Amino acid sequence: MAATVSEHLLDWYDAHARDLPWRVRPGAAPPADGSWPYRVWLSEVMLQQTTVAAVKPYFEAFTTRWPTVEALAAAPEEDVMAAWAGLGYYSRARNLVQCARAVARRGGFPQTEAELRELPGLGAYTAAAVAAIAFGQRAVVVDANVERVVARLFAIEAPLPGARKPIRVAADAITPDHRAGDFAQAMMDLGATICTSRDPKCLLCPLSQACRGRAAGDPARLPVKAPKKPKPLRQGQAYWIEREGAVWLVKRAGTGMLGGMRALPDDGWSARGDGSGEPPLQGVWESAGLVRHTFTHFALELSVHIQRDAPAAGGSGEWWPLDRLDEAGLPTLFAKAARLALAD
DNA sequence: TATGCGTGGCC
DNA sequence: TGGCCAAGCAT
Repeated sequence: MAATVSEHLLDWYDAHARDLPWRVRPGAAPPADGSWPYRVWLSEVMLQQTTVAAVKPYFEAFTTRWPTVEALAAAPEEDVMAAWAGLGYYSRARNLVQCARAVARRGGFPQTEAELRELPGLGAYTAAAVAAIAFGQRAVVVDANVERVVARLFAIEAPLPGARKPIRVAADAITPDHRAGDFAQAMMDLGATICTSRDPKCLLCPLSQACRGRAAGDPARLPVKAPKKPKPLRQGQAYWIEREGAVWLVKRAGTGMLGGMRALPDDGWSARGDGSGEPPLQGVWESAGLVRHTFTHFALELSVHIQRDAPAAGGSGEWWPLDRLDEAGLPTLFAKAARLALAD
C-alpha cells in the first residue's frame, strides 16, 4: 500500500507537475552552474506561509540581482531587507542574510537534513525540503499541504496542532527511498491543486482509491483545527514629516514587529496596546486619514498625520527623496500610509 | 506547546 | 466583508 501510494503520486506528478520558476521538470537535470541548492533554498524560505503567486516576482528579482549564494552573502543587509519589503515575515530576510553568509563561509550548502537544520531560518520543514529537493536525500517533508493530504488519506481525526505527530508518522510511511524530492513536491502540488482546503477535487485525485477520508465522506472537514483566538483591535498614529521633497524615515528595531525595516515615525503602537498618541515633533499636524491593516495576531487602525515644511526632525532617521520612495522598502502598512499622505 | 510574526486573495 | 488560508520559524 505504501509503495502504491507513492508510485501513483509520482506518476501523477510526471504528468501534472506545475511549472514554477524555481523548479526543473521531473526527470530533467538541474542547472549545472552550482546555483541549484541556492535556488531551492531561496524559494523554500520565500514560500514559508506565503503563496506561490506572491513569491514569483520576488524570486525573479532576487535571483536576477543575486544569482548565487555568494552574491547574496556579499550584499548589505539593508538592501536585502528593502528587496524583501512587501513579502512579510521580515525575520526571514534577516535570517536569509545570516544563512547566506554562513553558507558562503563554509563553501556551500551542507547536504544532510541535520546540518541544514542548523542554519538560520531553516526549521524542520525547510531543512527536509532542501535535503530532498536539492540533494535527493530521503527526508520526510511535512508542510500544511502534506498535513492536509495525509490527514485525509488516513482519516486522521485528531485536531491540529496535536495531530502533528501521527501525521508525520503516516507521512514517513508513504515517503519513498527514491525520488524523495519529487515525492515532496508532488504532495505539495496535490495539496495546492487537487486536495485543496475547500472543495477538494477527488474525481481528479490519483490517491482517491486509497483515501480513507474520502471513503468516510466529506474529506473537506479534515484536518480538524483548533479554534483560533480573536484578534484585538489597536489604535496607532503615524507621522508623515516632509521637507524639500523628502520624507523623514526611521528604521525599526532589529527584532519584533516589522523588525529592521524602514518605516514612518509612529507613536509606539503594538500588538499589546495602543500607541501613546504623542507626535515626534511640535507643530501643526494635518490629518491624512486612516489606514486599516490586519496582521496575523491583531488589527490596527493607523491614523496618518502630515507636517509639511517641517524643521529638522529629531532622533535618528534619514530624509528620503520622495521621487525614490519606492526604493525605500517600506512594509505594506507604511506603504499604505505613504499613499494616503501623498494623495492628500 | 503556545505565541509572535505579514500579506494578499478568496468567498 | 471579515474570517480563513498559504511550501513555518524562533522562542
